[in-house]
Amino acid sequence: MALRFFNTYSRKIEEFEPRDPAARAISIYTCGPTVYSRAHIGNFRAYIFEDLLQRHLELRGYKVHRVMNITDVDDKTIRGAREAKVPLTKFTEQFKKAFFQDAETLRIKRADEFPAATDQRYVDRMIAMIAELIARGLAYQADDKSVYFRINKFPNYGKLAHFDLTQLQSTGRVKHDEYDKEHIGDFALWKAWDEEDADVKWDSPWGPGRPGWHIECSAMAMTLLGDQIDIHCGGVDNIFPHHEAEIAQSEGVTGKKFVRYWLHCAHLLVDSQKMAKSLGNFFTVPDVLAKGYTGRELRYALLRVHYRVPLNFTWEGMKEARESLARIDEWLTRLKQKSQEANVERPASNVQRPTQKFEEALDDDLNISAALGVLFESIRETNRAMDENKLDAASANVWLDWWKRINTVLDLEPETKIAVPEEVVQLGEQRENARREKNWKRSDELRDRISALGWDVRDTKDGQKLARRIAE
RNA sequence: GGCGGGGUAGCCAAGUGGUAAGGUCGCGGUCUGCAAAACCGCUAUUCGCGGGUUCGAUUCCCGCCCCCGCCUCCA
Repeated sequence: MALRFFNTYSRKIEEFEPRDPAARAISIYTCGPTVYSRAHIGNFRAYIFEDLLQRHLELRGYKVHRVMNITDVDDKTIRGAREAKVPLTKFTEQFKKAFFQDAETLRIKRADEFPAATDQRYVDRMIAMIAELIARGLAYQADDKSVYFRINKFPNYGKLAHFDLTQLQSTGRVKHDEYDKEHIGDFALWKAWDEEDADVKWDSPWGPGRPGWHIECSAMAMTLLGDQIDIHCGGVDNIFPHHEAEIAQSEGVTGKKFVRYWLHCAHLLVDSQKMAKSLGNFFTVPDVLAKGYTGRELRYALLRVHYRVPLNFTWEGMKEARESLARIDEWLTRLKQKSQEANVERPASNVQRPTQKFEEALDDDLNISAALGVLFESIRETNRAMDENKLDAASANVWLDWWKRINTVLDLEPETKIAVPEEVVQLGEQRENARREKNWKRSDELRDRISALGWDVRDTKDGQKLARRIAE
């Protein structure tokens, strides 16, 4: 079966056909963070979904060119800078840094480019686009000096979100004056400067001001990826108005279809409610690390549920992620040991060889749950074979190669082993001696002492094994 | 009100017109001095509710209920 994705635009699963199938090159634009505070793990769920998308496409032999924007100017960043009494760039810098740090913790592959909205290169492009939209009658400057997109002149407006514009209802979330606009749904392309903006302003043919949120994505996407891009992603809350507006602006300028496939990630929930800064029910990556979990464990927890299904974040879920990973780790350790054994007495293994089922599951709209099911079935099967001594070194290597392949998508390889401290090593040696003498009392005492140092002892038929215990 | 997503075991979660993957937890067993890990076995006659189509529906159709999201600057 071919690669297929659920396209928000059509609301259907569609077979994936890039613009340029021969070149195997794919352009992806992903909406990045607004750097007014530290991104929360709900934000990162979307980025992990995009990471999975990119990695799977690459596994399938596509060459991905991905852009992720950084929104470093908007109402919130300006307000934050003003309240912190620092220049805007200084204010946003800390959150950009934190974002990259957290992304690295979660093993999210870096995009090829991270354009910033304040880059003059893109501001110029935005201004050029707005001018073009005005020339085409798709935009106008209102009495408040801001420039708005005229949605009534763009018949497809509302098509992505499947909204009937005549039915648009205000939820009261927008408190700004709207009487300057021709239509309540017209959105700002250029926001005229006002006192609260202080020194945050750019010159434009319409006077000083700053870009509207939506236009920056259109400008950056088109500058870096061209007029037409293959895939555009974001959270479901970006569908309207943000992505709807992007379509209007971009297609309004070029007259060409802007995006072939729109993919949107469902929300991360807390207590069955959307995780959001405004609700105060959010956790950041450092919050989760402070609870003793690793980035890898959080990555797994956020990755394991299909991207279109809302995912409820719980500490129980984190625990489950930890246990599941421990199972993978144990399996890898065993396989590696087995692969190093001299390949002698074992006849050809009759254990099943790895299949293509893992990547086939991902071909189906990134069905990660099914893919992980394949992984765990394989684990059970090979474990059983090893127990029964039916897996030879060569087969173990075949399975390790398979893991290496699927791990280019999962990126869940255990952290590199931490050296066992000398104190623990010595206690371990003493314990082995005690065990040889069948002095179980002393052996158990030593195990307790090792445990107190944060290490677990495991007696296998190949002798004692030490493993660092994960913090509870 | 409009438009979406979802409701499958204690919890998380795949899936299909032919009789329920996987993870986690719990219980029993093998192994072990004991434990841990690993492995084996058990744990949904049932897939929100009510109808319909069908030889057969959790899967298709109709109606209803519940949860979540979007409806102008939130991933």
